This record gives sequence, structure tokens and C-alpha cells, in this order.
Amino acid sequence: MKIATWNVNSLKVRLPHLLDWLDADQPDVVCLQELKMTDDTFPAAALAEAGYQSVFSGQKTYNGVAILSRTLAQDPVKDIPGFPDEQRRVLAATVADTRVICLYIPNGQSLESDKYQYKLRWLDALQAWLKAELAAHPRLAVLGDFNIAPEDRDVHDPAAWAGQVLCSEPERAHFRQMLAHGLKDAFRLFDQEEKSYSWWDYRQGGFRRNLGLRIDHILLSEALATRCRTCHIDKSPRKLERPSDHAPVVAVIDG
DNA sequence: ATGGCCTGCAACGCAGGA
Repeated sequence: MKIATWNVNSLKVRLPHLLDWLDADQPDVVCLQELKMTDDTFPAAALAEAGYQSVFSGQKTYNGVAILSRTLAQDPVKDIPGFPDEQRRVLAATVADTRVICLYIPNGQSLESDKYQYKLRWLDALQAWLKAELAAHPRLAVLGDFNIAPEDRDVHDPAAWAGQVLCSEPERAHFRQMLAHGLKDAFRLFDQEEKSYSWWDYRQGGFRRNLGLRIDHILLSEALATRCRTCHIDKSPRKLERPSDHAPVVAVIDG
């Protein structure tokens, strides 16, 4: 099973890239973030023609998440249970015998912002839910745009980013807590090139100069992690004209 | 140098992203 996550930064704009990428890479499950569209405009028909069923949770202008799969995902859950949120950032569903959680964790903007406090409250609620989901689903995969660079090696300029949003200690502590629940960072199960990132700023030639952050992640429960064979960041769509600022992260799991 | 770039909305700049 090949699973992937990709923040497409507007599915309307990126649909051609997505369709080309699905055709080339043939993933079995794809979690998408930042659809930036309402559900009535979701391109379900075009994706079905490409061989993918969709479940999705969108809103106008911002946020929005989807799970694509070869067979229709079952038992979808929108949002974190018990955490009312107008922002469409969470979608969980079951594909075959694997529970998949697609996340678009809040950005936080800056440590002084109300949005940062929202991010930390949001992460508190997420932790409790993930713990329960792990207990309920031995085969659990949590994929998405976490908006957290877990370690300094995930940051192109750790000194410049020290203590900043995406790298602050409370955010990194939340990421470590997810690992403490028993989830594994699939990317770090394998040797990787130094300076591997999943997001690069549109400005100042960020991608060309590899000024990036690794903030998009695939976390796997123990049962999936032991069967994980590869995990990599696919930089190829980032090289296209009018790209998303994020690259897909892909993992292959046996069975 | 606190903006550079991109998206959506709807206006002729803004919010938001990271």
C-alpha cells in the first residue's frame, strides 16, 4: 500500500498537477490539505475518472481536507470529536483495514498571535483523540501538514528559526508527544539526505536555494511502521510551473 | 529592510499562509 500526503494550496489551481501525479505515482491513499473550496465544487468526477474515490471536508477560501482512495473510504469522521471548530482541518476514514487521519494543523502565525494559542489548544485536543484512535485502531496512519518542524535538522536555518512558530518548543513537544503515544515518523525510519524538506517559501527562490522546512509528515502505528518499506519526499511537482509550495510525502507499506 | 510570493475574495487591497 502506497500512502501519501500533499498540501496542494488550492485544489482548483493544482488539479492538473494532482492528476498528473496520481497517474505517474499510482498511490493507493492520498491525504490532501488546503483545498480552499466548498464541497459543492470538489472535483470528485475528475478524480473518479482517474480511478480515485473521495471523501472531503471543505469550506470557502481556507483550509479543507480530503482523502482519496481506490475504494471508497468508510466511516468518515470530520473534525476532532469534542472540539468544535469552524475550520475544516481534519478528516478520518478507513481504507481497507487501515484507519487514516488527514490533518491540516493550524499554522499559528507567530508566538504572539491568538492563532498560536488556537494552535496549542487544537494540538491538546488532537493528542487526546490520537491516543484513543491508537487504542481503537492498531493499523493507524496519521498524515498531513503538521506545521511543525520536529527538529533542527528539519529546518534550513535553525538559528534564524529558533523559537519561531513551526519550531517553538511547545510545538515540538507536541510532536514528541505523538511519538510517545507510539506513532513513528515514517520519514525517519530510513536514511535520508541531509537538508530534506517538504515546504519552501515562494519568495526569494526558496525552492531553488533549498531554503525549506520539513513540516509535512506521515506517522504510523507500530503495526504499520514495522511493515513500512520506504518513505520519501517527492520534490518533482514542486519543480513545475505554478506549483504548490508543499511537496508530497509518500510511504510504502507492505500488505 | 518585517517585504519579497501565491491564493481567494472581491475589490482596485486585504487576510492568510509558513
